[in-house]
Amino acid sequence: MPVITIPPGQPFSLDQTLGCGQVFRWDRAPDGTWLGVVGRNVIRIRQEGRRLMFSGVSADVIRSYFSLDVDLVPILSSIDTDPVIHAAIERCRGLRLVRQPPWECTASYICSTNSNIPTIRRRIASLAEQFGKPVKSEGQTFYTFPEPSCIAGKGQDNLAVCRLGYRQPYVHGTSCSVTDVTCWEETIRSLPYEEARKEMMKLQGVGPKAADCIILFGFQKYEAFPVDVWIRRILQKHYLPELATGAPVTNREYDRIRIFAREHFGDYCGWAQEYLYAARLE
DNA sequence: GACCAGGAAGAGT
DNA sequence: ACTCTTCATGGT
Repeated sequence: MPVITIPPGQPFSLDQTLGCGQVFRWDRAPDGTWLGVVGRNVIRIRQEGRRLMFSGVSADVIRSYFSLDVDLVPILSSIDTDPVIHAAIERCRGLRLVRQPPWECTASYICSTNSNIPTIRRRIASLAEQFGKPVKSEGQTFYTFPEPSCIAGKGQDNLAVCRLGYRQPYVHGTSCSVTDVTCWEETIRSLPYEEARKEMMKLQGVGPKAADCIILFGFQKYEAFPVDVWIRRILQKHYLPELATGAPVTNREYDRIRIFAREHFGDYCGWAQEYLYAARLE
C-alpha cells in the first residue's frame, strides 16, 4: 500500500478533516480506514501518526485533495486572533479544507439546505446511485457523482426517488444550466470572491450560504465565510451579542456576520469558519 | 406531535 | 431593497 509521510510541522488529522461535515461521501470503518469516491476513483485511506496509507489514486491526488500542499501553520497563526478561535484550533488541530470537485460540491450544498447531515448524506448517496456510474473496488460496487447532463437528461421521475423534497427542481434546474462543466468551472475560478458569489447565486437553489460553501470548499477562495444556524449561534454568543438570540439568519444579518468575520479573522476567515463549525458541539 | 436541521424562492410591501 | 411565508424530508 502506498504511503505518504506528512512533513514534520505540518498539522494534519484525517479524522478531523473528513469528519467535520465539509464532505458528505466519506465513511469511516471501525478500524479507522476512511472510504470515499472522488472523481472516478474509490479511495481508501488510513492515518497512523505522520503516515498516510492509501489506495485508489496517486500520491499527488491525495496531496492535492487533502490540501497537504498548503502551509497550514501560518494560516492558523493568522486566524488565531482571540481565545474562542484559539480553543477551536486547539481542539481540531490538523483539520484541513478539502479540495472538493466543484460540481459535486454545488449539487451537495443545494441538497443541504434546511437539513441535517445524515439526511444530506443519504440524498447525495441516492443521487450517485441513481445517476452515477458504477465503480467496482474489492468486490463492492460504488458510484461516481453524476455529471449535470446525467441528472438533467433523465427527467424528474428518476430524481423523485432521491427524496430531495422542494430541492428537487433546484437540482434539476441547475443541472440543466451547467451544461458545460469545464467551462462553468473555469469561469467561476477566474472570478474574484464577490463576483464568483454573485455568479453562483444565479443558479437555482444557491443562496448566500450555499454559494459561500461552494466557493470555499470547491474553489478554495478562502475569504468566503459561510453562515449557517450554528455559525450564527457561535458568533452571537462570543462575538456579536447584539444579534437577537434564536432568530433566523436574515439577509442583512448574513452580510453583517461575514463582513465582521472577514475583518476579524482576515483573508483566511474560511478556515476559521470551519474550525468554529467543527468545534460547535461542545 | 412539536421542533430542528450547514436555507432559498416567491409574493407582497 | 426589505420582510413574511412556504417549501419536503427525516431525526430527536
